[in-house]
Amino acid sequence: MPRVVPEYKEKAKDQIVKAAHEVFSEKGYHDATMDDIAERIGVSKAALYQYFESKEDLYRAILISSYHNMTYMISSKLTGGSFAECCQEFLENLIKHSSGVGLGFEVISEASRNPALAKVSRDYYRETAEAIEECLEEWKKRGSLRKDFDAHLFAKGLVALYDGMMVHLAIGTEASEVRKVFAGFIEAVEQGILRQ
Amino acid sequence: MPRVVPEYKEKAKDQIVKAAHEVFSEKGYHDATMDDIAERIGVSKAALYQYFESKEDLYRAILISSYHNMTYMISSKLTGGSFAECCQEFLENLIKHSSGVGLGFEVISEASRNPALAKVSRDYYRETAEAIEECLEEWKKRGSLRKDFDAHLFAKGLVALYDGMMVHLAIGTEASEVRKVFAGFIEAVEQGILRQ
Amino acid sequence: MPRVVPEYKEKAKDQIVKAAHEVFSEKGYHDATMDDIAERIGVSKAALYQYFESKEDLYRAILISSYHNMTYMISSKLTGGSFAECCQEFLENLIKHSSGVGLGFEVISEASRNPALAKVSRDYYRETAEAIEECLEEWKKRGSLRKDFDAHLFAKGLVALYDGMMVHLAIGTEASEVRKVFAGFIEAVEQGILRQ
Amino acid sequence: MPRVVPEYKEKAKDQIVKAAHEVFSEKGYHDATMDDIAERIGVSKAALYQYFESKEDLYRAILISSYHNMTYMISSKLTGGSFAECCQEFLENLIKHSSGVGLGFEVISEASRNPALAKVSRDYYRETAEAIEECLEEWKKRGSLRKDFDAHLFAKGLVALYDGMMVHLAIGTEASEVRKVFAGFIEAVEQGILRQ
DNA sequence: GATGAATGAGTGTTCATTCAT
DNA sequence: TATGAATGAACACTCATTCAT
Repeated sequence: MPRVVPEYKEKAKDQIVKAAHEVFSEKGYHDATMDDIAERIGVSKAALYQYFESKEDLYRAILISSYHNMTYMISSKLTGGSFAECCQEFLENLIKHSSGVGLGFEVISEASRNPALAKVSRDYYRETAEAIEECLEEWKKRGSLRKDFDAHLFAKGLVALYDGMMVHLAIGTEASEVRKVFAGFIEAVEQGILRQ
Repeated sequence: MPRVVPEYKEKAKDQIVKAAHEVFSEKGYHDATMDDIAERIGVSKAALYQYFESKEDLYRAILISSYHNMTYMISSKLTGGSFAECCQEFLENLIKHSSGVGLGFEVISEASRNPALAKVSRDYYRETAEAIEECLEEWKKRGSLRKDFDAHLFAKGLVALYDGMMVHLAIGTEASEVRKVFAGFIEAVEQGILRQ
Repeated sequence: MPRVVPEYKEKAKDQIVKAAHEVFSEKGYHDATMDDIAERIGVSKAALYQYFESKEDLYRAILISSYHNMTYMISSKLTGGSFAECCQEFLENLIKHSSGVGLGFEVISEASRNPALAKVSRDYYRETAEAIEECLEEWKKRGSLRKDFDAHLFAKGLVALYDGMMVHLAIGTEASEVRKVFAGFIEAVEQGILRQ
Repeated sequence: MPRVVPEYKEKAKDQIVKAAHEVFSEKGYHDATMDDIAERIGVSKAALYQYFESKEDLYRAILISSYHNMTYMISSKLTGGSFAECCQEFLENLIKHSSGVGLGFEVISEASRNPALAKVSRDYYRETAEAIEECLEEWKKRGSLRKDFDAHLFAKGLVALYDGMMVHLAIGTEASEVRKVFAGFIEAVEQGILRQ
């Protein structure tokens, strides 16, 4: 492919983003060096600066790409199945992509000090919650869920629950254990836990 | 206070840990310098090294102290009140200490690459979940909660939910919003969300 | 010279080694800083690290280069002339290069605590002594030296004597005085000092 | 012993000098810390400063003490026996005290950059050479050595030869090997090496 | 477009020395 | 006299970034 076409530039950028994602995941933002990333693609450090202005810029690109992937994954997966099945299927997706959790929490940590980053994250969370909310409403309509709980708040809570599961994965809890905990919790939620 | 008494050394260490906690929270581990920490207490950087072997050592001390504080807080707060009240009260405590969330997620991120750190975190999570589990069993016994759900798994799920709330706080979601989401979710859990 | 050719890298290394040799000689290993060395060539400290991994690495390179130079000098100078002339000529060479003696004895000192360094030094001494031994054998053959003394041991002793002369130079004894002492001693050796 | 008497101060100084000599010998001047020395005597670092103004001051004290010991040793040992015996006996003394050679050459190295230190060393060397010279004259008088060689120059050369032997010891040459080399060289000197 | 070389700014850590007790 | 605590001044080493080729 001729190097001059813009398509080439995009391909190159993607390749860098992919390598950078790996390296940042493995070492963390600060311990990963531009040299590490360049080396992974077999290219010189200076080459990276032809596509990204700075290390931070590259980092941002990774976030955006990650969020895109996530959003795509979510929207494509929240389809048929019961509430519990759907929840569990979504968890499986998280587990499958759990190699990048470290990076994710690093972003959260950074976001707590960086308002711009925090906003990006909030937007992503909102989108995700909205997608879930729609599903919930759908189920309500279909009659498989009660109508008298707040789907909006519940969707946000569900997102939080997933985040908590990611924390468990990040600190090395076995996937099987995570699955069990999640299933148990969801079951309780379905049943209600209060004595009736 | 005379500098010779051993008490002094402890006080000094505590003071450093406190200052370091602040600085690390504000800037993150990597961007916080030993100079920053020293400056905050008005001592020289070298003084820090009389109490801690390295930056990392100091960081570890902060974690341990944080976990101690948390554990103490948990055990002292899980007392009277209904399930929902208790949950909400606990959330209030998290919100009150939410200035340190960034630091917390940095640790999670680090733990995903550092098995030793991961173990420490898992141990802390287990302890927390156990404390909650005991409370749940207590409520079961008292009759305010159903007996047919798995308190062990549910406790762990609850911990995860709290982590998720912390994520929301970390990315700048308003405390009031977090309260609402949490309350809404817990209410749904109490009622059960399935159509019955 | 274009910076891309490999030759450039060699030249650059040589230049650094030369500058480092000077600086280490003037200030001693510990008091010489990487900044001192960099400044002498007019480059940044960081540039040095593109060619040498550490201060110690650079130091080793100097040693090797020094030993090479010495060995070359020795082998090329031990040619014609009588025994005494040859010895004296060799001394002249040492005097000519005596600006680096301080560095030399620093190495000896270090070698007394560092077995690896000691081995390197011993190897160098052995080579030197062997070169001298060959010369002695040559003179024996030619008939200008007696055949009944141990050329092997004598060569090693001669090396030691030269080291002793270096000590004199190091502590500031005038070169002229060193020459006289050496000449006097060699003369005595030639004659034998025992009453016969 | 009451601490106020000056004698106590002397004892304390001696103890420090001894410990410092050991530590400097083991680690070298720069790598030995005041803490190391203090720890060896079981005393606080600050205590050292009550007896010596600085690390350098302490170092100087060691030198002086070493030179005293050496001078004492020399003068007491150059007694009876033939020339060769005497030379060999002196060598034995050097070997016996060879643990401190590293320190010795460090001083030589330092002296090459420090005129004051160089002068101290030269004075010591002169004294030593003079002591040897006297012995040589004595032997001349007694008739065991020829009268027609320059005892003054020869004495200085002999000192240099001993220094060379120390170098061998410093770089880890076996004592037995050093003895052989020395003996071989001295024998050659006695006989003269020129064909006659 | 790509790279090897160069750098400036920074940072953790050490240590001789001082000082209050 | 002795010491634990404190510090200032260094210094080796790193790395994101720039630039000449």
